[in-house]
Amino acid sequence: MNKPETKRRSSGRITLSDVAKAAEVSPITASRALRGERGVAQELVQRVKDAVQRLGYVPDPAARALASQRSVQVPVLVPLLSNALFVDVLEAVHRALFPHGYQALIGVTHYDPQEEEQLLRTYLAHRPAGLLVTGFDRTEAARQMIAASGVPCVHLMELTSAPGVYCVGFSQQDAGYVMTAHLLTRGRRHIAFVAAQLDPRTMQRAEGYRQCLKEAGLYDPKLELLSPQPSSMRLGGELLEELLRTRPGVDAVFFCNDDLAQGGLLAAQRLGLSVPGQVAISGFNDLAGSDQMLPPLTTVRTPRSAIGEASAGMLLALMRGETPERNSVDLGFELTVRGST
Amino acid sequence: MNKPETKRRSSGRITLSDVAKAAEVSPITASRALRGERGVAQELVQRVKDAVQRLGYVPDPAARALASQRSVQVPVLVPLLSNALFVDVLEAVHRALFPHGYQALIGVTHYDPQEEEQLLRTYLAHRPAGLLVTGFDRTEAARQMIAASGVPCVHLMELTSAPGVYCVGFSQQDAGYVMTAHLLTRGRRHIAFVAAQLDPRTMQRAEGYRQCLKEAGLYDPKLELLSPQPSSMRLGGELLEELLRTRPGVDAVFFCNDDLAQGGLLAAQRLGLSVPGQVAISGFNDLAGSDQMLPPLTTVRTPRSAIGEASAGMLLALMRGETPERNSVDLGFELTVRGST
DNA sequence: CTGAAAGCGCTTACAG
DNA sequence: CTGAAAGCGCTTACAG
Repeated sequence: MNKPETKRRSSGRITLSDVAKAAEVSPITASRALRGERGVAQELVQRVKDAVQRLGYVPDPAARALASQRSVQVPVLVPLLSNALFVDVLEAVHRALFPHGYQALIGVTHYDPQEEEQLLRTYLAHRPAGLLVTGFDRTEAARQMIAASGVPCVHLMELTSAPGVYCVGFSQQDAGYVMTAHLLTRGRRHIAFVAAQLDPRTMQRAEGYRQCLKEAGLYDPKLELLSPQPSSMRLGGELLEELLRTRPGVDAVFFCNDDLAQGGLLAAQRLGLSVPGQVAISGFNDLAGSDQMLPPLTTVRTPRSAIGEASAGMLLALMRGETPERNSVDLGFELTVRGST
Repeated sequence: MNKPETKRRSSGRITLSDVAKAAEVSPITASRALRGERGVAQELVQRVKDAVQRLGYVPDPAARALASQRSVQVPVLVPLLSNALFVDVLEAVHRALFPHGYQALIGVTHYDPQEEEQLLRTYLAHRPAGLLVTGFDRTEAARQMIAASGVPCVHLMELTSAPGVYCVGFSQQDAGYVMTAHLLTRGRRHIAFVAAQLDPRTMQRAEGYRQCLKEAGLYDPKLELLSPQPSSMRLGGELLEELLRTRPGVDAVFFCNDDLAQGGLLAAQRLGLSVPGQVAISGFNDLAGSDQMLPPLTTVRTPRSAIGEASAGMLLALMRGETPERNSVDLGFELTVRGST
């Protein structure tokens, strides 16, 4: 009969050897043919591919990872999934990586460096092919683990002047500056900055805000309302109320993101405040719904899908062993003026 | 010197053998001690654990997967990440699985059965420890692949009466019924159902809506406005306008989800329509911001975090080889009445 | 309760 | 351009 001899631990899986046998080549040649390694005769490649088709062979990623000391996994570490910003980045990363056989592994840090370090420890044990992390703010241990691992790594959302560090993003500080300057051109003189979460990128936007107002001689630290709480529409409303109560005279509010700003806009409406008549309101990121608000929200459109795509492209190059021309890619941003300012 | 003999392909990694040597036991015993397999002397377990600490040993998941024919990966297939609903489910799943050493692998199907089948093919090749999928609507090939793999699988968001099929969710149809009944108690008689995407769960809600209105003798198919487009606030506004233009006399709108309903609410405001005076508006899922709307949105609160947690718990049991008492867990839902109805 | 041997399914490094 | 041997780092199955 055709029954194979009883093996001790057979998984019943079709292996590379089966393919090799069917194609009448050695397993090594089959392996090379499959991985598209050059230097295999065209004819043999075809025979192997036919056999793969015929047998329905699927390579075993575990065996591959063990033998090659490299998996197809690419952990992507983001602070939060509840921010649509990062969801967009992830979608784009996944779309760019998947066709190349890489798997994006999503890790959520909740803006906690300790949690990020823990995730990194776990993921690095899996010998990832590459790594995508958000920003530069992490524990020293995490930094060293990444460096020691030798795993190619691209940083998301920010820029750097450090050589040999790869990143794709835009200048958060410039964006903060530009939005503030816009509010100035609208004739506003008492511009508040309202922020939550207070993560590094939010604080960079704050820096841009300060710089712009200082240049205009209008900076007043009392007009900053910073809350470490997580961002939400509800909080945006609460902060707006607090701001108006404690800082009368404010004629514009720059919210550090659209969640907050949408909540602020709705609260203004609830309070019977005219926007932008009495107070101008702006946000950041151009999230879903910002264009639907009443009035529509002025914001900064950030290139999150493009960041996901470009960072994946850069990582793909690094994983191939290439050196990208530019190590810090600036994808810019776009001031989007609508009715609220 | 202490230099180890030159090995041919050493990765420099600390292995289980190193740990075993340091603990003066055999690698097999070390392996068993680490996995908490019972039947290892307490003292040896302690020696092994000490050695692990001392050497900073981290097991190699690839080697483990290859030898045991089972990885620690748990693919979670959801339709979309841009719906906060699924993000909440994922967060909860991840939180429940990670401490047990399992890795949630996020797969996005974009409501496309072909795409889901493709993802399944890839993920199943990785010998996942378990599998979480959304609903029951998939290709026959996908269904068979799951069954043939023998990988424990739990279905999210819906319920079943089929034995041996595991799921955690709630009755989408009942929820649609309850919301419609609520609108009836508010005295509405021309209740429209407005939906987008038209995925299976949305259509189940539609069924509940129909059933309720038929029982009341008020069902009118013309009051259903169904769009296959993806859901968004913008679309909600557009659909509301179309509805009011083409179906005058409507006095309530049941949007199949909160995205749409929020957009509808803002559009109503833009059009100068009083809510709920002229038209009542309700949504589904109680997403962020629904309680901030003007007026606040009546909706159905769905237990998405609980679904994530419970499904992970059920999967954990299945992966341990246990049989959960109940194969279909109903986590219910909660009608949340606010100002818009 | 513990262990020596074999094997999981690939790829690397060496030869020719 | 092709291949036989060895090895990646674990666990399984068999013994005792």
